[in-house]
Amino acid sequence: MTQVDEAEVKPRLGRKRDHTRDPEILEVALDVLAETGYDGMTIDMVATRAKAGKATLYRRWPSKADLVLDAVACMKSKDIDLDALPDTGTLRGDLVAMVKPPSIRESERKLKVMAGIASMIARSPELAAAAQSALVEPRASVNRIFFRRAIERGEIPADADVERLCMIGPAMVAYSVLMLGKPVDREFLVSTIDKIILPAARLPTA
Amino acid sequence: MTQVDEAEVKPRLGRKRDHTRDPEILEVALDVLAETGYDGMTIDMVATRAKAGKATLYRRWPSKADLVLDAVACMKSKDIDLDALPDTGTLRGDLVAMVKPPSIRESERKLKVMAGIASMIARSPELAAAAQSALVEPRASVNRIFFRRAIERGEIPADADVERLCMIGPAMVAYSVLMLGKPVDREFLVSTIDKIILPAARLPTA
DNA sequence: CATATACGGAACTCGGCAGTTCCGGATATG
DNA sequence: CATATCCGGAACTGCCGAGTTCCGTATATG
Repeated sequence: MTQVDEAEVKPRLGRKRDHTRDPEILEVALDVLAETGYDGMTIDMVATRAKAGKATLYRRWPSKADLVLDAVACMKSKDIDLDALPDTGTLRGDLVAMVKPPSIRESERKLKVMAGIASMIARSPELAAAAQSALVEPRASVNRIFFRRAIERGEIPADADVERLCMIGPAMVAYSVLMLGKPVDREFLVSTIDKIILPAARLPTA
Repeated sequence: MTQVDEAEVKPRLGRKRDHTRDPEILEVALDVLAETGYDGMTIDMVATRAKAGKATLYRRWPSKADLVLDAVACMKSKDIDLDALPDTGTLRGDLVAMVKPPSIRESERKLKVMAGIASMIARSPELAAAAQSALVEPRASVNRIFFRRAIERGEIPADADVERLCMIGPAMVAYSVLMLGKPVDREFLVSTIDKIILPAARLPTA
């Protein structure tokens, strides 16, 4: 949903000279994108919902494709603060600590956006790159940190295939949501950690 | 869902009345779908490539959506013959035996089709159901058989979470291809089996 | 051979959306 | 208050693709 500060919804007071409203518009674009997909989304929808004029959007972005590209690229790291990662002392603790409702919701939104642009990714390297660095890389980075820590601790073998292990969580979530149409819940995520990720890391399920 | 026309009472003169070219057209539709996605695909493309008239397609399917739905539904089990599954005597053997170039190619085609319709799945339960039973269920069925056999053999614990285990392979492939844009090869698949699936099943890597 | 029938293909309508233009009004500044 | 600036919104253009119609032709059947 449009997560805009309710405080600013009131009649627009001062007109800003710069592009202050850009983030707001991009958020709306992502919402529409998640709901209708790229082709279903129209510039009018975005403009109307953002209470902006269509011309305003075109003053800022040369085309629909550019708007979407920008929106996807700006989705980066809204949900993850790399400096405030949990450090529980165990791999399982770290992984489970990431299973929080806000994180789950943000993940689902990302997946819906991904579904909305899926058909273009194969034909647009730019969009693919944006999606890669905004949607999949941040999550992988976090996991990489956890697994490296675990290796340093001696908790898992030093020759563990970190890249492969990093994929399991996101892959299972994406598959469940996009392919099976089944939204994930805390239980699914925790048992994925316990039944698959930790065994694959050769760690006994805690 | 290619339902045959009403039984004819009238004399059959002229050309064949059966829709003998349907499968051919549906195959072309799938190709175009995989290449361009649902919205990028036009009826003209399909007609031209199938050397058919656009009118012919509309004589057979009432709309583009129906054509695509039918095409996806008919994708069922082109690649897997449930009666000719390998039975190597070990779980690893069975799983690895499925890693064959034709199977990989068919998987990638299915994933491209999936990507092409991904944005509509959330809004079309019919299409979601078709994709489910034609694209994901067949593969899961095969895996289920392998894991059940392994349990019967006593190779893996009887309380193994078969449903979860079945997902790992497809999930990793889908994630790699759709999200990372990295086509999978035999090495990736085999090491996924050895490093993730078998450990998760509490089997030592063979 | 005669003919009913379906087919390929071309031409057409029609609606929707990307992108453009224009204008009245609100705003900030001096 | 004067004015330069930017915005929201509405009207407009042009294109493209879904769906329709029509016709010449191929073909199986009698």
